[in-house]
Amino acid sequence: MSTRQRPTNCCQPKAVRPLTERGAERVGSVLNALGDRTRLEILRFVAGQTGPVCACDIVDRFDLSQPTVSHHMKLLLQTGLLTRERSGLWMIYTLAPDARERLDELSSLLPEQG
Amino acid sequence: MSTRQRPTNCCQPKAVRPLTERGAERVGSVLNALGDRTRLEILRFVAGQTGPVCACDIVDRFDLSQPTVSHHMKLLLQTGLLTRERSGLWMIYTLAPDARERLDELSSLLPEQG
DNA sequence: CAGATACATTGACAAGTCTCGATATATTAG
DNA sequence: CTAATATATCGAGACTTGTCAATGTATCTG
Repeated sequence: MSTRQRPTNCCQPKAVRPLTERGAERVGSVLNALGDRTRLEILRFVAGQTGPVCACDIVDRFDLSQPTVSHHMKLLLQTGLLTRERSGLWMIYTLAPDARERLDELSSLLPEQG
Repeated sequence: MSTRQRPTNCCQPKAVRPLTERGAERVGSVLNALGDRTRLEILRFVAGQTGPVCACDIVDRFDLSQPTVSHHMKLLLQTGLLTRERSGLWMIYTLAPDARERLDELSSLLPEQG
């Protein structure tokens, strides 16, 4: 038996079900992707357009090398927040249909009660 | 003038107002804090209790050293998602009153239109 | 095919992060 | 004051990440 003291004005803690691996990965990829300021702005840029955007436009808008942009786009793709398709020489990016829902999910990260 | 080509089926991109420094920092601290799986579970643990929790309970619940827990608690405090007060020897943590609102803010990270 | 162009990948480096053991600080009990 | 306990800070090591230059790949044009 433990001899550890506990404060008296502190609730007896109950277990909280951890996120499932799938859920944690799903939500974690979004949090990590958007935790980088550059990627957040890139995603906002794509989301703010009236249509799809090519990678070249992103390289133009952001003060980053082409490989760096390519790197960020790959991560954003992997989160599922963006989709892309090739059009000739260009890669054209579109906000994923469920991207806003994915962000809404973040509101329910905390369990009930409080 | 630039000679760069652009795909024909690609909209003429318009500027998207970047986040303000304050806004980016506010939202970025949450994204970065919860982007770490351990911190996300710690926050969920605190949020799932019926009352405040001492740091010792977190050290007990998670397979981490006391200094590591202390480190994560400091970061969570800095985001404002948690508050703490001393009670004798113990530090007692509570979910910040606006923590759920802070998470709700993440839903509006993307600009309008699409 | 050869050349040009847009994007992806590789390799390297600097900077940051997570973790721990050791130690310091703060508080309480005696 | 001294001892004990809970938490914070320090310092270091392993690992990850953001970035770029160099290079590779895919596609289009002649």
